[in-house]
Amino acid sequence: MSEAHRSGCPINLSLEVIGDKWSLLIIRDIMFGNRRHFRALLTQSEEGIASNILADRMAKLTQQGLITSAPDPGHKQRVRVSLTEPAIQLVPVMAVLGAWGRRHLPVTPDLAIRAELLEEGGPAMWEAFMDELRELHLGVPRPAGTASVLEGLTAAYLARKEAPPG
Amino acid sequence: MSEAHRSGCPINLSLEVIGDKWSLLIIRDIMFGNRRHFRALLTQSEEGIASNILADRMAKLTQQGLITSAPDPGHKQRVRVSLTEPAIQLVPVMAVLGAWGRRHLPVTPDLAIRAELLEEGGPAMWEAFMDELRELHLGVPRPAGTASVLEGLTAAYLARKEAPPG
DNA sequence: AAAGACCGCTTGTAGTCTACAACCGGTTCT
DNA sequence: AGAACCGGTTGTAGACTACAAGCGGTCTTT
Repeated sequence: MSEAHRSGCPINLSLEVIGDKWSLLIIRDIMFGNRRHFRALLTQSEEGIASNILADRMAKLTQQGLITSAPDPGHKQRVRVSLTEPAIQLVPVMAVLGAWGRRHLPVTPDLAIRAELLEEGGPAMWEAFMDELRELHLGVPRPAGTASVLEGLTAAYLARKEAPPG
Repeated sequence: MSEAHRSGCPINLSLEVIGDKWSLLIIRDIMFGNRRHFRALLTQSEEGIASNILADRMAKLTQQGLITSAPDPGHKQRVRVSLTEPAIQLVPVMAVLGAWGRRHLPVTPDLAIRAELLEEGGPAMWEAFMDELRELHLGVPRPAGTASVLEGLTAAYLARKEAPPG
């Protein structure tokens, strides 16, 4: 079940965890889209992931300690997935990778707005976002009086989707 | 030959380019190890890439505009590969991904030193490193009087490999 | 209480990608 | 002249991916 690592290089080990075409997209949807169960991830995915791939990746991400699952109170068969602290710390990776893609690849404007805001916001915004994710996924209350980064990102996305900037 | 993109999301597009287990390692070896031709990448790879995979990835990276090839003057059959500007701008991705791996995965100390120094150095060091890469790969002279980041990283790696810190 | 939608998956099938080893003609080094 | 090196290619087997269909059970709607 467990294979030996190809090397102890940090970049290689990171790629062994998230070096495929789907894992990071699943984390992205949980993180930015607040999709918290299987069906939401399956049907609301921009890219259209297949159910067996999603099941496989969720199992691997669970085994690698990036997500956890718990029964959803009030809905017996629904399972609620949460990000773990290591997954939450992928926020800077998302920000930097999104910034790179936005600069060099044919992104669509509405989907790029989140990357744009995250890049502009810099590490301070990333930290605030991570605190918010810790509240949503780990139950750790965040400092009072701070605005919601997630709501800001989502509002900007919806606004641009409705009325693209001139 | 060219397929449609799954979506215009920056993260998805980035994954379509470097979302596999080998592409980023090849760029890493060119970038940090200064491997400039096929055989060097093949035989000096920490992870042991297969020749057909390396050939395939180099073709794809070339087609995606991340590397270029030119005949090596003075060695008729040797081909010299260079990073392009988009690939050089992957330095922050390498830094952030390496930092994440170092924090959460079982890295080996000697291979982790580069990630450690890059994280400590922050964006200022990344920019200096990128200038250095522009000199090595694009022929753009870098500001005089600046120390070589690459030499610093390599020296630190070799030092730790010889005599691990107590 | 019955009907239908929704829940997290699993199965089957076909196609693509990956890994490993052997090998190629030509070039360079000793 | 012989050996090592150059950038790859070929063959084969196995793993992974994509797509569609379907499973028993649960919840919502009527």
